[in-house]
Amino acid sequence: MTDREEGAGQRRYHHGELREALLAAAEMELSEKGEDGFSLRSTAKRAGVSHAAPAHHFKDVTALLQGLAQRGFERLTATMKEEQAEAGDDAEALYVASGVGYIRFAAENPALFQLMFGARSSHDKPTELAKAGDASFSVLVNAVARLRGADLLKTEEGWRDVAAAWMMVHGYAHLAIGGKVGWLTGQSFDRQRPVIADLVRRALRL
Amino acid sequence: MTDREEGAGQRRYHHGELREALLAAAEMELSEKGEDGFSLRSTAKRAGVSHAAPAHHFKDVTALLQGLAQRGFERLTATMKEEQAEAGDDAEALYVASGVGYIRFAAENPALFQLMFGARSSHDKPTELAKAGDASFSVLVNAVARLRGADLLKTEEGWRDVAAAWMMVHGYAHLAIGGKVGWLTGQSFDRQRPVIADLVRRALRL
DNA sequence: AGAAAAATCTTGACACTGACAAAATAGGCA
DNA sequence: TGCCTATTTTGTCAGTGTCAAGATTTTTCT
Repeated sequence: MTDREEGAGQRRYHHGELREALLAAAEMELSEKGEDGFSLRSTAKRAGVSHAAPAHHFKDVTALLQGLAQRGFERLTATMKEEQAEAGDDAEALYVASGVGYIRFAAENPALFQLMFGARSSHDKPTELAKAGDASFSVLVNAVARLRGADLLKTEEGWRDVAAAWMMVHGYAHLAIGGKVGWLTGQSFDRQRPVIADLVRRALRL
Repeated sequence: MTDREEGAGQRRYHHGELREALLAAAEMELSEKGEDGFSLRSTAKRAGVSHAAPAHHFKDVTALLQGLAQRGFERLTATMKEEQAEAGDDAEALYVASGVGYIRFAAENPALFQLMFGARSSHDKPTELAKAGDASFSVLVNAVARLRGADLLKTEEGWRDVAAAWMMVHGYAHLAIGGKVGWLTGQSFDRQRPVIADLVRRALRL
């Protein structure tokens, strides 16, 4: 079966990578039409299959969107680490970079970000989605821990620090997506960076 | 025509306050079934009219939800002012109370809050909705202005202060609704108050 | 008052959606 | 080879939002 697995991607869809293709198509549909206006059928059509094909890979449209949200968290984690990598070794710079990455991801993937924190993804069991979300959270926690001590999450104060940091970046991200802070987000992202740095520092009173 | 306007609420087939009745029914539908699962037809049924009746009062389902969001902002404003009224005269206490009110409203009306900041309500023209949103924003701005000076919004620093405050409370509210901070929101709201106060103060480095 | 006009509500239709069942197709394995 | 299972298609169903047309009530005009 290791045959032409690199062929010119023709229509041999029967045994293919439909699951991946569906997720890719779904993300395009999502960013083009938003969460309202998203349609399972038109996602299937974009992937080149019939309207009932997705059922064998995702039991629901909700399951498909949760799969998308999971990948979103994975990419959010990657974006935060990417910013960290360009920030050097200073603990405070690493912390700021985490927040900048969080916000940059949201700005670059607004519809996906809204999906990740929307009603369809909320308070669920220990799914893959929850794990991916925890992984993103950990990036922030670790950055704060480098500033405040490794046993950060042992104390109420520590939880409060992490919560403050998360809430600040999340508030920025969500309000920016909603167009509520146009005086800020009208600028290019690089011009927002110093402002974000200031705001993120406030969360820990730095 | 001032006849039996107080009758036992029977089916007199024009019924005069359909717009209000639809908004009330829509809010119940929203909080019971969430934004997904919300249906114009079942809202109409709950209000006791046919499926096409709402069209004369709201051109769209979007228009209906925007009307609901507008009322949400009005009540958000009221909740913030309510908390302020119980906070006395101290400027810092007033500021904290604004944030507490913001978060309490979100906790008490999660689905409505998500609607107010969701995609359907975003970046629109100078509608009634936008005005109601600005009014809520002004409560926060005024509270910050009492701490930082009346010409707050003349300076970049001032905008940054307001943004920081808004982002912090908004982040709290949104993450709490999403069930992401269960260690906090598992408590009764009165037990959250001191934590909220701390977090809100951080935004202004108080 | 009575008739004309406007506003409101109902019925009916249309295209679209998500989900399900049954048939068709392809691949893996004996 | 031939069965078996996984995958995909076709067909169907109830439910949705919106539009058009008809029915009914309220308002306005003379």
